[in-house]
Amino acid sequence: MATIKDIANRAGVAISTVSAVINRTAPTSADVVARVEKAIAETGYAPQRAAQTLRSGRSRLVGLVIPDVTNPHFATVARIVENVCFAAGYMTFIYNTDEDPDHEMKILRMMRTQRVAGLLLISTRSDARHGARLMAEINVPTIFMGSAVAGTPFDLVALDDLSAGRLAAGRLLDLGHRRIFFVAGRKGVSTNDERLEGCRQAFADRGMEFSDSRVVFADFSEERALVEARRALSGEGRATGVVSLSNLMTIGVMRAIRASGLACPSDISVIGVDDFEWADIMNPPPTTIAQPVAEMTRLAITSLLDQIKSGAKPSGRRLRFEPKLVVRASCGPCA
Amino acid sequence: MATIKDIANRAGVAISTVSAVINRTAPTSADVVARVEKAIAETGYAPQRAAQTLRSGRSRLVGLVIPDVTNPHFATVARIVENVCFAAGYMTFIYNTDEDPDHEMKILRMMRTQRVAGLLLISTRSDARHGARLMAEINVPTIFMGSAVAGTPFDLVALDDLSAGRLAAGRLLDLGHRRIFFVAGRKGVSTNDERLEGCRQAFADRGMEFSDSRVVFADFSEERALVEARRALSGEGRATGVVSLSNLMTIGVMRAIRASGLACPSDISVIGVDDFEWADIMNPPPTTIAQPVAEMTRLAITSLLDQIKSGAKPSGRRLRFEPKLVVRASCGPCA
DNA sequence: GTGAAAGCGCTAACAG
DNA sequence: CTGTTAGCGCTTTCAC
Repeated sequence: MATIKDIANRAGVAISTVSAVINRTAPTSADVVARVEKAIAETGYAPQRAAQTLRSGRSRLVGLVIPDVTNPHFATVARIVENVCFAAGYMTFIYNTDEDPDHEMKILRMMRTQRVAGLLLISTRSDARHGARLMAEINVPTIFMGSAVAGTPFDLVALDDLSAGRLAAGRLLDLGHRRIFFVAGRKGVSTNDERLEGCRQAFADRGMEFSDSRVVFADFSEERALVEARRALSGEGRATGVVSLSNLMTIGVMRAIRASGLACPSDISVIGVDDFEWADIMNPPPTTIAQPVAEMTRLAITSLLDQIKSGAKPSGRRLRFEPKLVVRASCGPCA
Repeated sequence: MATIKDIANRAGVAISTVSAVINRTAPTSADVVARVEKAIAETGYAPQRAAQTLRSGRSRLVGLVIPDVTNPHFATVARIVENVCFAAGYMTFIYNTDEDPDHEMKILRMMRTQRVAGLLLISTRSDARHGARLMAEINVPTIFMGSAVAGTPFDLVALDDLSAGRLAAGRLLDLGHRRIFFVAGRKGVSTNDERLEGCRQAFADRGMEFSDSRVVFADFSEERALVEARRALSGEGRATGVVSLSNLMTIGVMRAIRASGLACPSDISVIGVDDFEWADIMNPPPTTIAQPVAEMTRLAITSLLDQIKSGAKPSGRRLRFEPKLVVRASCGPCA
């Protein structure tokens, strides 16, 4: 591979001049620029990032840590982050935690090794102990997406999860459902806890009693949701409505309903937080609580790049976006 | 941030000893190892990759270039590559081309700047001109996935696309369909061309005539497939069966059918290449030609890592995997 | 404007 | 088994 020295020799200029041309970091004569660019084109020279990073102390790398890119919601996030970073001259490392805090820490360690300039983090837990582990590993500008983490100073960009839960449960209540079953994610993740609290509030708003015995935790997993929902859908006094607190779990619930031989919405209604790109070819098209993913992600990544550039301290702001009810066919009045 | 020098001072050893301990590159006494590890733990030291890369000339980075991670098929590929690379001590850069060759070249340029040790590439075109551009930009071990590129020496790991097309079209023919409509991807991509040729062969196998006028090209895009299919589904002599050559286009076709008010499979049958994770809650559950994605991806990435380690020349092998017909509800006998 | 030179943090060769 | 040292390719002063 050609080095900057080769380019300097070829163009008949000093190394520093080549650097100046490449980075537009100092004024250079048109003639010199032309000669340097010619040499670069002829040799196929590409500056070596490792050397730039080492010398300058800036990596032009951003880390995105998400639960699972196989989940369409996070895939969308990944695409937007990639695009915005690309436009800003940053490269992106995208890593999946699978909701495992230990793996999250390993990923953060790799990010640190790479000296990423900033992190966009959908963390696996929200408690202070996890926050402490995070603080021990993170020393760059960071923004949380989706879930908050206690004991950290970083900004949060997230859905108004309380409203989301309230909207979801409220919808079923308003349709006359009383025996409602909740497929939650995991205790100790703010996304889950707040959405669930929103469900409670929907009951309280209407002067009704919320029963914790109707809540199961499925770790945001489709498989676990399927298993839990199958159990809840059998036997006497089964639920007439199900609230699922995230998209994959909604899929699991829908599968469980099919497997149980029940008809949706005539036998049972389902509403899920998180919308689906292909809702109209699902059976039935699900009623959902949608979040403005693109808008949220764009805000998060541009804020992060701003913080990287400005070196500003995180303000600990919590930016919340309004969820929206999308009515489709999976919810009907209680029989 | 602490440096290797800080660790050496703290542990009371030479920096080369610290390096030896970290990389297990030379035998070290248990006592020294303990002291070094203590110092590392106390300072939270993480070696700086940029320096390691610069000095050693090895980046421990792999690039994965795919069309779009928002497509579940490629998201699955991404996860497997990430996992295998992680286990092997490599980090992964994942980038999306959106099927745009110019953007593909920009991505490859970035990969080169990063001095990735190897590339897994689902390229955007298969012609020799594109191959030449690729050869000018790539100077590391590379493996193609899915689509081949002429004029390149790299190995290919792919589906037997000819069989896939043959199976798909054959299925509809065997169900008695004669007016079959083909939603293809893009000419000049081997994935598309070979699947389409397979469709032709299915007709030839049965002594029937294949009509090119029944083929539309939708660039592997859901939107374009929707538009094209709507047109084909209206008017006299409309098709009784549709073959879609990739997953997103199958979605587009299914949407078009719903929008046209037709019933599937009673009015029209649909078969698509590529399977769906959530087929059983789709409406109707689609009959598809499935590929062994996980197996293919694992072979591709392990081969790549092998080539990186061994420095072996690419053999230009073309490893093909057998497609499998998955019968569901979207295909019925011709009325 | 352009050029010379120091040094980022690490690895690897080699001497002890 | 441990310590010294050169230098990877680049950026960044600082003279000129």
